[in-house]
Amino acid sequence: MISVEIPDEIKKEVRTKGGFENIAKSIPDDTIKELVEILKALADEKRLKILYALHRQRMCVCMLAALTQCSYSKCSYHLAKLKDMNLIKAKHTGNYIIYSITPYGEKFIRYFEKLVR
Amino acid sequence: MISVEIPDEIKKEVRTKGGFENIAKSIPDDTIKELVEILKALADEKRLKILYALHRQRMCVCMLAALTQCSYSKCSYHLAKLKDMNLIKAKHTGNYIIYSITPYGEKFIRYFEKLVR
DNA sequence: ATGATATTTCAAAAAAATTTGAAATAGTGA
DNA sequence: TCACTATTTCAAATTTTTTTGAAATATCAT
Repeated sequence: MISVEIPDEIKKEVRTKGGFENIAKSIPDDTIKELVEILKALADEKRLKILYALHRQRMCVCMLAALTQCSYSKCSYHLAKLKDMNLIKAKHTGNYIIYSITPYGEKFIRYFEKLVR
Repeated sequence: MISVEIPDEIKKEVRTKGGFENIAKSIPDDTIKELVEILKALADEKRLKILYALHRQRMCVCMLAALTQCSYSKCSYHLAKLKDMNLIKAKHTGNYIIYSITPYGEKFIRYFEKLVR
């Protein structure tokens, strides 16, 4: 039982919702952990740029490195993060590895369209 | 003009889209910068927990500190980040500062509902 | 096999974000 | 005014994330 000083104004509202404990219990901790993971993968300029690029066209690493002004190794680092979260996928073709966006990745692009004016 | 070695398979696809330069130009850099800012504010367990809590009920800092197991000063730090991005707002009431979620903050909660099964 | 190209991996260095705790601020009530 | 409570601010310490560059892999062409 958590007990904190609460202003009266709010005490009432909290009571109508079954009390503080009840509100606390209703917060979806597992969902939050899951969301944080995916949001962290997305919350980076290079990575979003890669995601947007792959939304337009599948590409090999050399293209993405050129596009983002990254070294190969830096690019790999970011690609791995996106891939780990299933936002993009890789396919070996001869000497190249061709990356493309996943349906899950596309889903985020669609959300983003709705967020920005 | 960026020139990179591109596998043939992809060279064709790129041509039908007006060339690599053209694809590069189509990437919305400003949108990406904006998105990264807001995603960074959201990509944290404590901050998401605060956002979810305020989605259920407006609260003063002492409640949020209890809920998130944060010291006041840590809590303030995270509240400031959310407030800076207009996800939550504050209202002084006597000794207390009562935080509540903004419509913009609610918008994200709604998106999140659609993301997790 | 050998050499060349494309890419990843790894460990160390650098940069960015978070945490800590003490001090500052601001409102309340006596 | 004084003491008290709620909260924020600040600088230093810690932790996490990103960057760097060298070395490792893997495929291809010879």
